[in-house]
Amino acid sequence: MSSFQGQMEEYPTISIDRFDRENLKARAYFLSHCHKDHMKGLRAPSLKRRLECSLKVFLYCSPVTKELLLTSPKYRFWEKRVKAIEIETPTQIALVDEASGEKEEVVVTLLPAGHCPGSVMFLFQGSNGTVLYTGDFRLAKGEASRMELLHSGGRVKDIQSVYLDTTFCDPRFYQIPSREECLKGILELVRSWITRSPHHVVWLNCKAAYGYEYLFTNLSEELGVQVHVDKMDMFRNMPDILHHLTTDRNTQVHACRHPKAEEYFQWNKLPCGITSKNKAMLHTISIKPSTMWFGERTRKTNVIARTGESSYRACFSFHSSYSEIKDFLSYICPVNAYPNVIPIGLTVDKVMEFLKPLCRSSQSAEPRYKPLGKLKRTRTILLDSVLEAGNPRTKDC
DNA sequence: GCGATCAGCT
DNA sequence: CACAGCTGATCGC
Repeated sequence: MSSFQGQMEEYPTISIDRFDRENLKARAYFLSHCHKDHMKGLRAPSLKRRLECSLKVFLYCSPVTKELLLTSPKYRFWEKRVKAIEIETPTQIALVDEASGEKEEVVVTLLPAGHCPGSVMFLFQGSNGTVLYTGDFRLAKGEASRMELLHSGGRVKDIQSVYLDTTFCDPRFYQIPSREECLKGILELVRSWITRSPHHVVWLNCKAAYGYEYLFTNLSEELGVQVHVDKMDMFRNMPDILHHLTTDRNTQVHACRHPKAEEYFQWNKLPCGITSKNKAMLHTISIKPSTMWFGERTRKTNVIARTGESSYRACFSFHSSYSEIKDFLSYICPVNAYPNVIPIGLTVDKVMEFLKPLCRSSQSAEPRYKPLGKLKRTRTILLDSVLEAGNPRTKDC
């Protein structure tokens, strides 16, 4: 759960993913993805009033997030005030104070965050330096190094601060099986069940949130079976998702939901209400996607766990693991990193302790003693930083 | 009637 | 296995 309060030190006149309290005064709003815990205040009467009298205030987000947001009637009043920004397209935005006329320009770039459809990170460049707000993200090891717009002149940009998704920033969550491993595990479980007979069906027990779509599309693609869902109008303009979904209950893979779904399932009933096909009872298993993690040295076990006669848990994560966070942040090597989330059982100070060694300042002072094996590399590091004109970044990052 | 908050549940 | 959000109770306007 994000505890980011909406504002960044460097650019306090913009608000991201929070729309209450201090954020009511923002000159521009940003939404990283369409999850409710990042939309606090976004439909409150106070912000609605602000919008009516401040006609130059806009909400910026990705095209997909705009589509998902405006599909909900509760947020449709934003229609004339949302500006979609293309992914990976640096875009200049004027931050104007409507009372004083004071103006500041920033360039924002949206980078894919891999959290849910439309989810992005925001890279801001302006007079107070370059900062990165990650929103919620899941990026595999090495993905930051493959993002062109994080780079300039062949090296990573000089980033002052990163506002980071630290959901799993705890060595306890050292590794989480990759998206591909998890997908393959679920795919083979579903395949092994539904190929037994046309009466064998699977219920994917997913939460009410965006983020499972790539699971549905991959299963559908691989198995040639559309996934039953309750609603799909939000995807009406996203054919790559839409074509893999159906509201026709006559399919072997279901991701429909109902408040009493667990109770239904015990009575061999799917959330959409069906129990049989052509008068023959269905044979049903449930698969609950949930996060599974492993310590640095603990043996990785199966990405599928059987939890009952007909029930399974399957590994699935919307967020980067500790090692993925380390890889990301140490590659960016900012001056500062601030946690957007405090994992349960940890404190702000503890999370900062984990982030500090991955940032720049901690690398500048050479330790008094170094293992002999590292001495040679130190020389090349010093040379690198001399060659990096005007950039005080130290290259152990 | 609506919103904010919290407990409980998943 | 810990994310995200729903439901329902309660309180205040």
